[in-house]
Amino acid sequence: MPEYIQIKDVAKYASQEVLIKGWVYQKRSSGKLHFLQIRDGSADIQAVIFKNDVSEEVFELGDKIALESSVEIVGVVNEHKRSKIGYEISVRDMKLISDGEGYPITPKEHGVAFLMENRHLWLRSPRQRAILRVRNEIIKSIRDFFYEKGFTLVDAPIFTPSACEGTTNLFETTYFDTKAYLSQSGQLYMEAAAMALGKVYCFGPTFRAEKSKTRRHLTEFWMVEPEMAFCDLDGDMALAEEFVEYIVQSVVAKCRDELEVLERDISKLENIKRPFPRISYDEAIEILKKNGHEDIKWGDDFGGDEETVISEQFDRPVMIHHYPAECKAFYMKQDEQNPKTVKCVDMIAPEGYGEIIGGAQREENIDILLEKLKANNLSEEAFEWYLDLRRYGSVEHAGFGLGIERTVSWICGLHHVRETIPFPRLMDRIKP
RNA sequence: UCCUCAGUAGCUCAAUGGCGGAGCAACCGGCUGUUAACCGGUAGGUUGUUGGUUCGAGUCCAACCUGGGGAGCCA
Repeated sequence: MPEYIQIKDVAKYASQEVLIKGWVYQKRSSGKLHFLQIRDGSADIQAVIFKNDVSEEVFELGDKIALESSVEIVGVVNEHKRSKIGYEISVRDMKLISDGEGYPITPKEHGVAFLMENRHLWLRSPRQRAILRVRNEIIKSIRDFFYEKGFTLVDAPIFTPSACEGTTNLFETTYFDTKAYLSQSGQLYMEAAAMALGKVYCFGPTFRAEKSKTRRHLTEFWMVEPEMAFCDLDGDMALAEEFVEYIVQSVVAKCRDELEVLERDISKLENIKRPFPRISYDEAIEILKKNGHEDIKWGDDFGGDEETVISEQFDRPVMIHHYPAECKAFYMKQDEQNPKTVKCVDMIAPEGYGEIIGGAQREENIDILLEKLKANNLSEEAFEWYLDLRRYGSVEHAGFGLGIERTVSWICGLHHVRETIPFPRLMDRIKP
């Protein structure tokens, strides 16, 4: 039996006989020869079956085989100029492992609803595989970045006793004889961890029971949340832009083939270099007034339309800082110069992809924090442990959260975040 | 939750209120270099559900179900 190899390694076996195992994802026939496109997960290659090279049974199998059947192929690796991988395989023997008869997804067009019903199979298509590979690279670059910067990964809990921010709707679940909620953010726990380890981050799933039906929303999504002790808003913004530059440039360097499959304009990604523009909320309001949003007034939060108008003024992500306090969460630090604003920052991705980062310097003054809790109708009791962080050695600290799916969506140039996660959870969809 | 659009063959879509069709997939046949291959043939239907208007409803009306797009909220 020849050596079992992965398709990505065929170049090392030119002119040799090898064994490959994979799935038939496309087939064409021309009388006395069949062309089977084979996928093994590592790469794709064309297998060619000449009638005279194989037994009658194998040639018959090549003719009848259904798409997405799994097979073992023994053949010789030959150069082939028209092939993307540079080689094709001349089949000597082929064995059916399992029949793919009736596979519902064809190489023709399908609607979104049908593909979502068949998400477990849709993952096999080239486009979906490319997206998952980019997502993988993004996640790897995130972990590398924080590791190199001396951050410690600290996992936040998923069951929580109450809302972190007190604003969004949470998924409620039964926790023995009491209620618990699925976490909407690990941030408060990271603030505790930062007082122990200095620079920390968490990376896990988050849950929001908002009835949002837009291309930017999932009910279950992944978020990475760094938190730094002895850090102010400027330090926070500096980290955020270095972080996003690092992620984008890692993908550009490592995922060229995938970006090509996705027909992404790579030059737009190559351009994502520091420094990113920083504008205040006040400046953002001025931009909006000059660009068709004359009605906007100080104190209004920005919706998708507004974000797009602002992002269109720049060719890289833009950071908007110092929002009105009333738009933002209770824990954000009040600005000393203008107490109506807080030391926060949102990073808006270019090309209309919306907010990918929300962050802030945190309020470390316990008296102001107590007032904010009261103003937001949040119970002091539930936040006792959080207040302890201000009672014992409180320091300036800041952090942010980056949404993985929106980042994948932007970098891949997708229309909807549902394709950025293997099994999306949406308001009206929890299957498959 | 609200606004909006849609639901017809396995898939993508046609069909003026008057005999439900096409392309792809499937199946049968042809082709020694195909790249969404091509050529010929066969089969495939409770038109989302319930009710209503009408001589007659895929088509008009109502409610419901399912899904798409968007808003608010957010990452």
